[in-house]
Amino acid sequence: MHQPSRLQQDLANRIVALVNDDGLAVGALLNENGLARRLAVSRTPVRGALRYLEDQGIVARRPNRGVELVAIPPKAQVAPAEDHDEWLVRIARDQRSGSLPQEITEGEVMRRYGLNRASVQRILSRLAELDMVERKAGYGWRFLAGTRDRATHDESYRFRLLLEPAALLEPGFHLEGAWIEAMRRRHEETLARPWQESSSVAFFEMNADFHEGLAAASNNRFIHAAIRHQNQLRRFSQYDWKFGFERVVVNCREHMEILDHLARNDREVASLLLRRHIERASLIRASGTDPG
Amino acid sequence: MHQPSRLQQDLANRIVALVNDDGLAVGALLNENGLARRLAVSRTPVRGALRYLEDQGIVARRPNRGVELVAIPPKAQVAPAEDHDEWLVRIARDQRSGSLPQEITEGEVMRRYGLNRASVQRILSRLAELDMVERKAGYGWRFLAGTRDRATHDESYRFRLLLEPAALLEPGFHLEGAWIEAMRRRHEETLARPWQESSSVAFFEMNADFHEGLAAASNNRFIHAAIRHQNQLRRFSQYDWKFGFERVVVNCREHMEILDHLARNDREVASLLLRRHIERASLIRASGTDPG
DNA sequence: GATTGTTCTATCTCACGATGAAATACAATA
DNA sequence: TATTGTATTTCATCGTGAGATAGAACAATC
Repeated sequence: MHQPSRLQQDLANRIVALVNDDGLAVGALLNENGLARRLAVSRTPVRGALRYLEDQGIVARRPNRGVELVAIPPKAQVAPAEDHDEWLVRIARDQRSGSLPQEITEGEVMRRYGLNRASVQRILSRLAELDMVERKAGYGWRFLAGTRDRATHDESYRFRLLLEPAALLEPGFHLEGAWIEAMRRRHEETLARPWQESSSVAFFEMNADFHEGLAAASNNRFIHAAIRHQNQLRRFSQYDWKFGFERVVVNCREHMEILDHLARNDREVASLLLRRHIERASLIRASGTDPG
Repeated sequence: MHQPSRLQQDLANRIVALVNDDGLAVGALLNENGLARRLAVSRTPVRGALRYLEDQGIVARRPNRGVELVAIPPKAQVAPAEDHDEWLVRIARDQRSGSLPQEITEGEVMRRYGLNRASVQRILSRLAELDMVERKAGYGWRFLAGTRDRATHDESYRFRLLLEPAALLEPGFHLEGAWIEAMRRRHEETLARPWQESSSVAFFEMNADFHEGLAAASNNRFIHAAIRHQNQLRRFSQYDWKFGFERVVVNCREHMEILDHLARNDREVASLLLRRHIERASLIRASGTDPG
């Protein structure tokens, strides 16, 4: 029983998603060539993914005939094998908590977290893209924590105020009805479920998906990319944020009101509401609770 | 006579700049520790840079006493050793011209351009940040040329329209008088000099510096970063662009009018003019001359 | 004829060691 | 005592080769 590679795990998940999308029933035969074409890879990793699913009892090989679906696969088959993002968050947190020095070498990071050099370089490069760290002149890296978090917060909100409301008014704007519905359900569920500290991350991600989804709907790739970037930045400074439930309620209500107007294609009002929503969020988060 | 390293060349240039800024005269003694502190590196590379300047007859060592300035250093000592950017431009051009296949492996790029793997990975990663290329699932990379260049052009201009005029109205906006003056001079020189095809790149860079300078003056790091990013993108698609001189004249006039208003701190009019300027540029460049 | 099974080649990733350069500590000198 | 000269240590980059995996071609089976 081979350990599946990163790509194979990924493909396994995507195959499960395809099976769901296609509405296949137990007993259906999967086709290696077809899957390979749809997934834009060769047959080899597809076979690896299928072998992995076989180990899990999702499919069964029928020699020379195909691969039969023998169980309805659960939605999130495997945790989407952990990304570098985990490390980004962890390192950013360690730095904020003071357990990492402000200046650091690649080797130190390698030893400290037990990573190989290539991974460390990728991670530090990504942190550099986010302006959380910079290369020192000779060698080593320097955290820019001091300069962030102070003025940055306001600049970020002003930046978003310029883009997000305008996104809804872009000529190419188009939002799928299904997206609106799914998003509304997620908000309702968040409101219905009992609140606990650990919901913070899920709440943050719902929030990020809401704003990113609207930006994506603008069909302007630069607006979309800019908002995605903002979300990444906020992810670092706010994962530790402890939201009070009152704040969650207000936030969801505002989001849902915007969704209502968008469902009726009333983009102008939605844009205004979104502007106010961001302005309010800016004030609340600026009021000092943020532990950043 | 050792060949100076990349860092040492860089430091040599910065030392020359410091000497100029400090207004030091011939005969002044430079101090290794002080330079190392100001340049945020250790003494070792500073010594390398000084040895390099010594070879050029700019300074002379006085054993155990210091390093004496013996000549007024010319402004641009050494061409700032070539960046990866050269390769980005070249590869982007090769791809557009069709001499690169749409899908390509790292190894092919290595062989073709005689680069080592690390460099190729850096270059491809940067192209990926610019959405000019993406990683394929298994291995290899795929150029995204087809999707760019068509709608992208409009989206880019609309994106800039949202940010650049607003940049001038940011609360933290502040523009140095010296910057305005220097920029005005560059524009005057461009208009005065006889125009030739080869001026295209210089004209583009002046243009980019103008827009980026205004974005930087907003003192909003996100606006600044976004515009810098836009400039990088445009650099690839427009380096080959052949500007007619009429267009150059109009462009410079519009820029200078904006500078005039900014010199009087009339930001609102400047913002309006900037909006119109971008709108016009959008139309002209969309009219089909662009060979992208 | 289409699909899976098998084999072979090409490509990437990782680890190791050599090399050159930067950082640091210490000695020498004004 | 401050500054340069010298030696040692630490670090990052580059090249190489082994191992794993993706891609592609061919054979076998229904």
